[in-house]
Amino acid sequence: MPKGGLYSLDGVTMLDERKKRILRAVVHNYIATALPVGSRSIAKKYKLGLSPATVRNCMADLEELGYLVHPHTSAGRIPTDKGYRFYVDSLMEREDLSLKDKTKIKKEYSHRMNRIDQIMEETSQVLSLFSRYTGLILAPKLEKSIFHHLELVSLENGRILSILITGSGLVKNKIIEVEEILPEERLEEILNLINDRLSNLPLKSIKEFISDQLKIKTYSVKIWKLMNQIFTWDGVEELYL
DNA sequence: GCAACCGTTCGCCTTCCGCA
DNA sequence: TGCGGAAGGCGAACGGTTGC
Repeated sequence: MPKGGLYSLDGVTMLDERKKRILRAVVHNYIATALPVGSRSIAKKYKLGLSPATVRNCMADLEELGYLVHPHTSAGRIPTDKGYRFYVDSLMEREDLSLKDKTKIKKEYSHRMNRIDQIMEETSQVLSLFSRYTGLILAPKLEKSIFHHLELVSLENGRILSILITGSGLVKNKIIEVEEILPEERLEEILNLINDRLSNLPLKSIKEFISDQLKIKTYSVKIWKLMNQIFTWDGVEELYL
């Protein structure tokens, strides 16, 4: 056995079987109780065939590796994000869905869903239904998406409705206040330019692209401001319950 | 509200045991 | 015989409970 029961593969520390068993027990117990997990309770409850002292030593190693942390000196350990990730990727026992459950899921998705937010909401409900816990789905950050298409609709009082569609089908609507009402043909011109030139670019880089490629050309500062507004978001991630 | 007590858990040190 | 892992003992730290 390697020293300390640790293996290193391409810079990623691998855990030996004993540490995996202890980490699994800690995560399992913490999920069940939401309280820091002590070595004594692990040794007693999970019948690992180890003394609390040995469990302590392994837990100390797991803490050093960043899988566990303890809130204060005398408290038990709780899993870190890294610990949870390892548990989900490598330790969690997966169960195959029954034919009945598979049929149920297919039924849930059988009705037509055109929008990605509908799919997100539906997935959250299915997750909640099968896990019997609250289902949470976190949509990908908009800035990481690819720009696909933009529509602009003139509204009253100098406002414009922008409808942005990403490569994954996510639709973002936004109402923009403009200082000066733009004629329809001007709006059309801007729209064509954006869809022709910026399609398939990452949204994150579009602002820089607008700044670099368009600002220096013949378009006015007003147009630049409009484009800047269209491609500026609050950065808040969408959470579906 | 505060002090005393108890239970739990920790780290550190030492001892024991198996193996090469 | 030396080394490494497992286990036990001890004191310290902390949270919870109880009594004043």
